[in-house]
Amino acid sequence: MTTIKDIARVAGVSVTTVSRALNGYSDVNPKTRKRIQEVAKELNYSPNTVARSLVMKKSKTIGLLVSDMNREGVKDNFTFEVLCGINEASAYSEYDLVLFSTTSSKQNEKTYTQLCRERRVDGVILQGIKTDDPYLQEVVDSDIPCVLVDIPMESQTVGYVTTDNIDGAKKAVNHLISCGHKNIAMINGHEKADVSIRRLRGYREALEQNDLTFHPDWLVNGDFKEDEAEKVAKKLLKQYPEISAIFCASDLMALGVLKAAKWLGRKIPEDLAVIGYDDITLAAYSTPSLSTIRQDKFNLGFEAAVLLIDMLEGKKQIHSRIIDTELIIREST
Amino acid sequence: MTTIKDIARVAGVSVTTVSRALNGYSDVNPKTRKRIQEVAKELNYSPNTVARSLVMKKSKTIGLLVSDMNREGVKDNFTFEVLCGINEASAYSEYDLVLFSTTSSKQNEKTYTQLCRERRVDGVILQGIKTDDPYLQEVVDSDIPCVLVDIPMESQTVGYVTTDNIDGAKKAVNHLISCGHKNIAMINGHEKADVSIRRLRGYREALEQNDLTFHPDWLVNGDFKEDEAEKVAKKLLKQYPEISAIFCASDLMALGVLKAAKWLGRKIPEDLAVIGYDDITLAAYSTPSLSTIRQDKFNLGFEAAVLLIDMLEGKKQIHSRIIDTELIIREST
DNA sequence: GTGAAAGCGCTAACAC
DNA sequence: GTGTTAGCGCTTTCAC
Repeated sequence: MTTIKDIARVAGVSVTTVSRALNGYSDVNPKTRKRIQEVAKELNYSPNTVARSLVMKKSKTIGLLVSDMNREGVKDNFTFEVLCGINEASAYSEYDLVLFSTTSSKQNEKTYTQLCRERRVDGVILQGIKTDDPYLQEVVDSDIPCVLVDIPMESQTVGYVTTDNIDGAKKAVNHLISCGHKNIAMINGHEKADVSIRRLRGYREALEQNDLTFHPDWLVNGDFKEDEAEKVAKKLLKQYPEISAIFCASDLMALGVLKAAKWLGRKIPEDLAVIGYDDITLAAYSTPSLSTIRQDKFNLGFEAAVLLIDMLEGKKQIHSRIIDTELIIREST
Repeated sequence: MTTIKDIARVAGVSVTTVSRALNGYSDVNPKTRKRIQEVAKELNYSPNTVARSLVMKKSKTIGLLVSDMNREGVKDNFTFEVLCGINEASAYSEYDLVLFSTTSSKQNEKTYTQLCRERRVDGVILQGIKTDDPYLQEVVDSDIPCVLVDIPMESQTVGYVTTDNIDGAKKAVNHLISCGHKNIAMINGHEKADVSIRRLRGYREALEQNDLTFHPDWLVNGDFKEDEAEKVAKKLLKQYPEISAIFCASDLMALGVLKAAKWLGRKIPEDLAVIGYDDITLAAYSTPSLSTIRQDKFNLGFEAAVLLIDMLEGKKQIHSRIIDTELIIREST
């Protein structure tokens, strides 16, 4: 493997000059530069980024800490779309991505900081992490630049990108109300998700603004899972048959509700209106197709990467970004 | 940031001893080792893998060259599942993954080899690459250990993992035949995909073995796209109304065929039977749900990573792995 | 405009 | 069992 030393020898200059020539410094004779470039090409030279990282103390890599990369997380293409967005943004930069394999199991008991420091990543993007995840605290405490997806938390080195979950939930509930519904239940994810907390707030605010009372009994958690949502929906609808519409904090759960409704013989949307959240691919393909609040997941990832890179290059002081949601009306409402 | 030098100073030994102690060499006094470990912990030491990589000429990273990580590739969770499998396998190893951001556009005109050499990855996994992709030739020519997903190509440094596409296609067609169909068309992907070539072969062999004649006109390409498949299916079915069943080389295309059938007023499966390939998430959720040939995509990725790691550690001489497929019968047949 | 020399943090002969 | 020394490939003062 060719090194700048080889090039220096062949071109009859010093390694210093080679380095400067190849890195586009101005204080090098155009002729010398040209010759060096030719030799480099001739010798099929590739710079060694490892060596460069060592001396520069910058690796030009972004660490990705992504949960739900297991066999189960696959149904929901949320994570993947975010990943694609991150990938796209970093493709236009000079940063590469390193995917930390974080199986919570295993002796993989390395802390977040250890992971990052060992690999010398310049910054990190965290996605799909729960608010009580021990990693999260570490992020805030560490001095490694970091962007969180869907957890609004900010500091000198921490930024975030998310959608307006309160507003999104409101849109969903207002839509149900505008369809004439008054008895609107909600199936939420779990308390450890920031988005759940906010979507609940949006739900309550929408009810309030329309002079509808909030029934604590009509609020249940489905843990963001289809099966679980189906189960709790059955129970809920049997106990409170007066419920005419359900707002779900995720499409996957809404799919579960659809199943529950079918099982109970309630027609959609006549006997029961259902609206989800996310607009995952499945939402458009289910029968009936699912009304939902669309999040631009790709953009979520894209902006997260842009934000982080800007932080790394010291460009901006704004460390957060809120992305719009969109109401998508389909057959289920 | 603490280095072994710091540890050496505090512990009153040389850096060599620190290195050996921390790396678990046997020729070091247990007491010395203990003290060094304590100091390391106390100083909150993390090894610098960059420095280690430089001297060892091994980075303990695997490069991922994945196409379809763009906004469009999202519907199809194939890529993501493969990725999850790779991630899982590498989580149990000491390798991390670096995702090469390969937008074919942009000045990103770095060759495959350059990408790999610059980042000093130990090996690479390629997924979603076409047979005429210039990268592919480079792989074979380069000496970087590499595992291909779904391209059977083997050499000293190149291995692959795939499913038995001929057999899978046969299963699909035989299933249609066992349902009583005789006029079976095929919508294939494109000629640049090895899987297409093989699935076509399976289709033809199954016909042959059942004394059915192969009609070249009943074979069209849908480019693995839903829209395209819908378009060509409409045309095909109008021109040859005698066709009673269609075998599609991917579920996404089968979904397109479903739409075409609906548009033409042909009931499924009574008027037209459709079978896909892959078993993507959507297949189970569409109406009617889609019969298909399931590929264990997660396992495809998992085995690819295992294979590569084994190659890197010089463990095996077998460089390929064929994974079984499974016929999934649903409502569309 | 160019080169000599030092050093990034680590491993690995080779001595002792 | 431990230390000395050299060196991985690169960037960067600081001279000239």
